[in-house]
Amino acid sequence: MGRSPSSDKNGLKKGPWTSEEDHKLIEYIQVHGPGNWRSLPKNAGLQRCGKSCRLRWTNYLRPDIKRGRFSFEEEETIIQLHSVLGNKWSAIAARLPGRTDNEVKNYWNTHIRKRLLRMGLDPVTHSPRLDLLDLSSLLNSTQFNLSSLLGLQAFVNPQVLALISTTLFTSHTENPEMLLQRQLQENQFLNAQIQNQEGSQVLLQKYQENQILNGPMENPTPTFQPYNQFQDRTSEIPTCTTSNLGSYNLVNGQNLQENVMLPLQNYGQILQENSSGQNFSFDSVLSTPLSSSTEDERDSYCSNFMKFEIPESLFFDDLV
DNA sequence: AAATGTGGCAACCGCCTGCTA
DNA sequence: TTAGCAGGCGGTTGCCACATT
Repeated sequence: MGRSPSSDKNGLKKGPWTSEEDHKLIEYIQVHGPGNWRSLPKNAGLQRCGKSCRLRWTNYLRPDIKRGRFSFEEEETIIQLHSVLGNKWSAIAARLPGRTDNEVKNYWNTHIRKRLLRMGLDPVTHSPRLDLLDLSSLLNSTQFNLSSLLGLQAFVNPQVLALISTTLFTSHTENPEMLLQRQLQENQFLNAQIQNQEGSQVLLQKYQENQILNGPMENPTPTFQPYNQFQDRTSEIPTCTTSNLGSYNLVNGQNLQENVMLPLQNYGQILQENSSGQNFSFDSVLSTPLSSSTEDERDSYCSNFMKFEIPESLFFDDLV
């Protein structure tokens, strides 16, 4: 594993660590404790730079490191925290006991990122990849075609549709009140994404079906990049373990349910009140058990994650 | 069985921040 | 105020193991 043994210009060894080097490092730290990494290699009899020693210790040799495959709960925690924190691997790792930032980062890049992409989610924003949809033609049409928008409802999450419609509409008729309304809706949509990052698999599936039926869409252009509004809240999120996942506090003593699910439920209610009156339920989301294990099973579970009812008719005028 | 491709991950690199003199 | 240093962090590299052809 890693790189081939080599030395830098100062004669310090680079590349994979040998068991002998590991032993020296562990022995030294057991006696003197970690820290003062610059002088440590010399004192420990290692031909390594201090930085290399620190990385070896923090990423591999530390006794509290948990090795092995990430559990489903850990994976979900990483996804949730990443949706809030972004690529703050150390902050994410700090909330996963026994995991290092390097390990979390590697796991994200090799497993989770690909999974999100496969589900039609942007791994950076955790939002549905609307570039997969032919929204550019909608935006570029000189005469806004409502029927084409309604045609999309067959496979677009109502939240996405509502957000698109408000974005489109306010580009023509922006006023402070509507702007506020739009920002509120965007916040609610993003909150929903935190809870339902994987939900757009249904969206992607419908898109793929549409591709099969109608042929490939032309000029897929990124049209929507929601801003992650929860940056710099690292200190507000407590350590998350598998046992407290369901109720950890986010802000000011409010729990996840209040912060995420309430806006989400409100948004469902908005849709319900303004659409044809059909129910829009998140019950299935809340009641779905976390019991899958394999990657395919997880995908399957995630597809169920967003199986709430989509209103059969969605009135554009009422939405805005 | 050999060649080639791909995924996983340990380790490195370079930048940034905070501390201290 | 500023320069130097140590440590931390995120991005990237490159080797090994395994899968596929």
